[in-house]
Amino acid sequence: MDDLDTDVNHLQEEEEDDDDQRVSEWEAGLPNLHDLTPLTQPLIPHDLATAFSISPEPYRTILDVTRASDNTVSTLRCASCSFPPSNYSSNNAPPPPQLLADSTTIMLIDDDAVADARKSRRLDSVTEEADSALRADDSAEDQSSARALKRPRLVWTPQLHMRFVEVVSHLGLNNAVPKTIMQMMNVDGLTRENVASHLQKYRLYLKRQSGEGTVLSDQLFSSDPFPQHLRHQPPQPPVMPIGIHSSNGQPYNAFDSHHHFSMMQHQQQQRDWSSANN
DNA sequence: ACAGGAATAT
DNA sequence: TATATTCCTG
Repeated sequence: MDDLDTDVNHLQEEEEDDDDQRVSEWEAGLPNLHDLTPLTQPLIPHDLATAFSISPEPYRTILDVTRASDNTVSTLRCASCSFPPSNYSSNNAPPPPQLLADSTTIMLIDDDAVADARKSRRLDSVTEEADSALRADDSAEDQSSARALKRPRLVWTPQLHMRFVEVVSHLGLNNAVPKTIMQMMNVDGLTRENVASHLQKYRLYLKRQSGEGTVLSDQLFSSDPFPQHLRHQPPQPPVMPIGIHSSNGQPYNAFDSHHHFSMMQHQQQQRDWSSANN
């Protein structure tokens, strides 16, 4: 009997090891963040889809992905547990019709989370359009008191910043003003103020760069009046990776660091271009 | 009134 | 520090 027991245990351990290894391999084989773009860029622009009566259903938000991922992980982790995935165990949750205030929402920093448990507005990492249905989340139990609910602080994720840089470079610094940038970025929930604030910092960064002798791309100063008709169409394919080559043969410019990066590098990158003071 | 941008606040 | 808000200007 003991023999059998140990045999079984042994076998299980082996299986677990094998699983762990396979998981590791699987994880290692996962694409990097910057290799994955489809989610943030709808294959069919919303307007077009609407015009052709294509169901907007296929749109998925980063939220959906995150939740699905969490569920998967939870399910796997709790394979032997009796608990359902944590997402649904919080309260006697009514089956979320479409979208619920999801604590797993990423890319958000809710300043008031501590003081106030209100889940209010949601901003996802990058483009998320055609989600009028999805964004019906907020008022779940919107505190009647505060009619003016605060938006959570926007976090300029690498993706968002990339989009920002793309648009700015496309417009040229002369035409790159908050409103236009905001429109061309076409990121749901992104406000002019968000962009203005970011732009201010970005300009400081550019100033510092030029002060340090870095030659900036000519494209930055080109004055392409922005096309009004593109207003509802984000610069679909990343509009132009500027700065890989500069006109005077400079091997790099200030934007090189933004062409691609992983999450791991994010903080470093942030430090690189953010601290424009001193 | 509106938008941009620097200054300032959180 | 990063982002938001205020304040002034055109």
